[in-house]
Amino acid sequence: MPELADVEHFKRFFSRHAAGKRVAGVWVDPTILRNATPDALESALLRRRFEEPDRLGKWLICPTDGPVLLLHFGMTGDLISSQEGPTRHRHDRLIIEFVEGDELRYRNMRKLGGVWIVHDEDERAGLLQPLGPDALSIDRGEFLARLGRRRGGVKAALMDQTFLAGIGNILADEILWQARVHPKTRIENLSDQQRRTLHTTMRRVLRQAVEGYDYIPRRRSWLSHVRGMPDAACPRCHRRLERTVAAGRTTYFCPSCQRLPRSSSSRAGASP
DNA sequence: TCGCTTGTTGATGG
DNA sequence: GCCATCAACAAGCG
Repeated sequence: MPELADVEHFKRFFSRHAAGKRVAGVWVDPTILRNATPDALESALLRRRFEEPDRLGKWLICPTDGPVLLLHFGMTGDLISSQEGPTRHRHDRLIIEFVEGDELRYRNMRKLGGVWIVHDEDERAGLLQPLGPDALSIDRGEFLARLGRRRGGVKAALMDQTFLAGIGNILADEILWQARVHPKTRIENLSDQQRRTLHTTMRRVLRQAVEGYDYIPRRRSWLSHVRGMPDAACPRCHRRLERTVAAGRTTYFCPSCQRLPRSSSSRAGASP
């Protein structure tokens, strides 16, 4: 689940269910806790009050009136409140009990991602420093400037968290499909018009994706809605979607709407 | 048993 | 140094 849009939802969820509450107890699976022992996490959080959360890319930043809790959701992470789901689950890796009586659970089936606790700005910057600007808020000028400094596959760039923070495999396919750019297009072969379209489309897709919870069932005209279904057709032109590998990940695209520029398809990377 | 999965990292090779 | 690919991490599903 978790890409930028999902983590934005977690941010609102955390704000609703944890911000302003005081920690009464902590349980954590030691294998998901990346930079502390369970005892250290507990003493860092106990009696602390959570403040409003923040998000950078796919990271959820949860400050307290003391240290800051950082959550990364990997591929299968989720947040659950006891107010909505009364029973605990075997994949709950972190449970925070509040003096108010309810509890927040960080659930993660596969243990990609994890939990960090940081005590100062340096420690926090050390973890988040490598990230590029957040994909939801980057303006056109900076986007074009960064793109201008980069070569290689366009999908790899969109998903590179040091280039832009927040876009994963599904959103990258969605943005490229809506922008009508073939995922294997090399950045150096993108026209100025395509570069601007890419930014405009990314902005629109991300804004619409964060409007509510789980955009995939709501956005029926999107690629994401049919992505991965057998014999899926392009929601725009109804040609059969194709599947390939780009940037090391399974990639769906429409061979009719998303054409590879000639210079990319025939002699990509070759010398003149 | 194998292949596949919305993420990240490190090794390797061109 | 830059970029692409692949294995590993981990757990579940078909």
